[in-house]
Amino acid sequence: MKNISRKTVDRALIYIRTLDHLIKEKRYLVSSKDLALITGISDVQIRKDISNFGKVGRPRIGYKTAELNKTLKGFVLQENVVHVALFGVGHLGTAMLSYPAFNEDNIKLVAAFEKDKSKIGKKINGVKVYSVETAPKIIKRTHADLGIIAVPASHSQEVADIMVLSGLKGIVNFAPASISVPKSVSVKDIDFTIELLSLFCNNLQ
Amino acid sequence: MKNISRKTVDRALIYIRTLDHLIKEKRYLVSSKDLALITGISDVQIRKDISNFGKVGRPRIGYKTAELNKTLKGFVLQENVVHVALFGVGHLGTAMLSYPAFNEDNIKLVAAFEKDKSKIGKKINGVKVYSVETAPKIIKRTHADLGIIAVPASHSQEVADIMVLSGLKGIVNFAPASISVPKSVSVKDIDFTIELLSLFCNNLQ
DNA sequence: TCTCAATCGTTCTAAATTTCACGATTAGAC
DNA sequence: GTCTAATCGTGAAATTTAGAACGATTGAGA
Repeated sequence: MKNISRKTVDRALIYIRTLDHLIKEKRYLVSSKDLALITGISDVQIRKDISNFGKVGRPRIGYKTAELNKTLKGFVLQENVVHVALFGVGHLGTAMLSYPAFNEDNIKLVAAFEKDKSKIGKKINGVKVYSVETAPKIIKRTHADLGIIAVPASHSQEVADIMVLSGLKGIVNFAPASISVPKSVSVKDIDFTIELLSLFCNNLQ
Repeated sequence: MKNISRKTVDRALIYIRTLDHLIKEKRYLVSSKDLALITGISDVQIRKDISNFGKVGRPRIGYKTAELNKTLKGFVLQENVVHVALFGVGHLGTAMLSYPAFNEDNIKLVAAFEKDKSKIGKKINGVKVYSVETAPKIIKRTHADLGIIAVPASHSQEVADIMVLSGLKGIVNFAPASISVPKSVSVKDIDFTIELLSLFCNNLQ
């Protein structure tokens, strides 16, 4: 099997999202040019990405939406449902618990953890809120794969340590601070401030 | 002046965030190796990035935190305060309005827009909620530079069109759908589902 | 049947980015 | 004052990524 680059996988996830949408609209065929118009990714890039997963297109016709979607999902998702644990049930954490798209996709929030005792024991959108101390036990029981840090930056490292200890293999970190984790754990940082400033600095001046 | 790449600018924002933190801790000196340990970016990369902005380090010593911070900010932020308009005051939008880091940084949420009439006219965390129809007028009056899409995917294109019409030059799009905008407007997509699946696909299998 | 236009898939080229290697500089120890 | 170890800054090599060019394939229409 080919070695498929991280960027290709990331774009494949965009193609899958787009195809899901097209299929819902009863669209049966789509060309790389169509996908380029929708996604903003060049048609050449799209064809090259797709060719990593086999020859599923037909010249003059394009791709069958359902077939392409199935092929892409077969490679990148493999029917997996990703189990995710959430740390921090403040405004952002609550927004994640209420995020409607997770239900349609291959993502399941299996547990939430919080320091504030008044929130512990409650259920939000079907997800139970536990004390942070119980995280290792609960995470093993629920087979969580990934974790989300939605606590203040002042506690993000502390929470990251617990996540690593609990055996999580990937972390989405919303706290505006770098965290240190072993190489075996991968981290994706999303700092709202930096995202906005990056847009501003890179394009407006 | 040198042509500084987008990736360098993005990393510079991480250095600035880190330096802000170190300065708050009364740390006066930092080496590229120290910064590498904290941020996870290689020390060579850090030195090369910084060298874009001049020779501010001293061999054997490292960088003065305050001086380096000032230099970096001078290049990438230039004392600007970025004015941001928010579209959608649901769970995620409310989380953005309550996001504490914006106040410390160079970001000011100047207005929020919402369809739901029961929310219009209220003030959340000092930010007034307006009807979406009034966006062009309010955005011009408040001199907003960037916008945030925090509405459901079903309405994201509609909202994006209004943002473009209102003169916003950059958009952070949290809706899980691609939006089409003129080339002059830059877009940063943040799809929580894709972020999680990307972590999972790229590292766990 | 033949031609044509659209589209895929692939190879080669170019650009961007990171990593490596190493010289230059400096503070401190002796 | 000299040596040493740490650190910066930079030019070159290597890697990754995107882009361009182009042949191959296919369905439709004359």
